[in-house]
Amino acid sequence: MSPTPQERRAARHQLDTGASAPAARRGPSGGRKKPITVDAIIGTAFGIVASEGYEALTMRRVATALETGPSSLYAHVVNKEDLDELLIGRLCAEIELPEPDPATWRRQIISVCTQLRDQYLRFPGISRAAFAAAPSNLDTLRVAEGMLAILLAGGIEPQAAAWAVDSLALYVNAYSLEVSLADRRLDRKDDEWVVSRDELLRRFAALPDTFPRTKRYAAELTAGTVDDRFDFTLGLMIGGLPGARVDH
Amino acid sequence: MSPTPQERRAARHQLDTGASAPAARRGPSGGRKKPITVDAIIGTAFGIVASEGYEALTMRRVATALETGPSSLYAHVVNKEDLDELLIGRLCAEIELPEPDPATWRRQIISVCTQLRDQYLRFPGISRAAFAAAPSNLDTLRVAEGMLAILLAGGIEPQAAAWAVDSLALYVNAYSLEVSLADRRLDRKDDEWVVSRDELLRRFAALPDTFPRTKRYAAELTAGTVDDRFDFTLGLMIGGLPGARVDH
DNA sequence: GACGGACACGAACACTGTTCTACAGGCGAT
DNA sequence: ATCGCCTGTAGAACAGTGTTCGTGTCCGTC
Repeated sequence: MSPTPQERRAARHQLDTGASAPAARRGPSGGRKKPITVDAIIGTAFGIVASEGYEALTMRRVATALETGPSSLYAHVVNKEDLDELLIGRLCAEIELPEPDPATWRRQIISVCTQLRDQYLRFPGISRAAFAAAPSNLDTLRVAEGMLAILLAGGIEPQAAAWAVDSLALYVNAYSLEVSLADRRLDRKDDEWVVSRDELLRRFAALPDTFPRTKRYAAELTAGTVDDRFDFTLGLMIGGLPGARVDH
Repeated sequence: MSPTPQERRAARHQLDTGASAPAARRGPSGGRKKPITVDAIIGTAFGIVASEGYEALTMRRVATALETGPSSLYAHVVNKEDLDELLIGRLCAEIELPEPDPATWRRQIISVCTQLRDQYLRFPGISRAAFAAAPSNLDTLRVAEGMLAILLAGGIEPQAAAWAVDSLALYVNAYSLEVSLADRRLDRKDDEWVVSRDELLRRFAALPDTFPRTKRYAAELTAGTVDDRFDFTLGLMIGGLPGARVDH
């Protein structure tokens, strides 16, 4: 049989929940034009998140987009949490992992992080789901393995490399979530609430004298694009790793 | 008059929304034992989060704890989002900011970050609210000012210091959220789903050969307490800052 | 042809944040 | 003292949410 959603999830986490007797897959119900599949669910879910943000991702929303009721989804997906995990998994599967090269390892690790960031930002707010994803998911584990390989090729000490993978992934998640939330705030037409750079500078200037450095360095605090800050922080975390080889 | 919740929020963000004529505070309705105040709301909200986690923080939950209906809260609080911001503000207000000392600036900045982490972890999941908090909140700005002051005292170049404050705060938030979520997963009695260190090691060992480094360095990947990883990452971010003075 | 199993689905439950409406009571002005 | 206002307190309701139950309906196999 086609495995139950629970079994699918267990497989994703490399858990064998006793032998499940597989049987022949039945054909789809004849009445429907398209049968509901996990892939179809994931696909429409991505569509919703891409166009309306993660907050709009609802079981009912997915169901009606598939022209059915909410309960129909639970035959293919354990949970909303499970759906989230599937999305993160699919997203991680898109990441290209380069063959570790000791000469260009810095560029390589930055490339992976940037890919992750771009994927997260393409689906605003989805990084919130990435936080909840268990570390045993095979797709996320694949990315972690790839990052670990690059760092090790760069000569980083194993312990530092292992922890750095975690830290980098966590930071990329957090960065993407923050940017997504900030963008969302901009969209909602709380017009006098939006914070453009000029507005922020003006507000910093208006602060009381209890904030001397913030006022003094308002330019620095608001300088740079969000991408600049991303690169800066990545450089910080990568630069300090013990054992790093120099690259050309 | 006592300002409307909207005005309170605006004041928190240093926004003057036109002159609001203050008037005498009316006494509370006689029938009630304790009148509902913003402080009372914040207090019970913290109590709920501390004992049951951020997910349990509900308008109705707060209201019933105050022996009233949900709508009564909206006279003191604009939103749930607003309540979240109030919690984060109160939490940041508890942070002790040392007088910047060029000799011990590293210890100082780590101390501030650790205080933040401990506050976040005392109220599991609340760091999720910290992500959404606008950067113009006065309480969070106070902490940022304090951190900036310490970094500048350490000789860090202003641009790097400004960006580093953001990065550090973001990482502390993310770290706290991740730990909170992991703890919550442990609590829910998905018994065969929990991931102790031994279980994680066993699962890494069972991975297919597509994950050679993960299997080889499973010990390193699972090594150390969560606090060890926190200190490690902070060290990474602080160590790489340009212009840093050496301390004894 | 009849059985069984997998799938789809409508209805319902227990929640959530938020708003509308009415109601109480103390203050200021008449 | 009496009137009205205005603030703070609530009850009820609305539009959502995730999830489950029971029923139906079709397919492939016996």
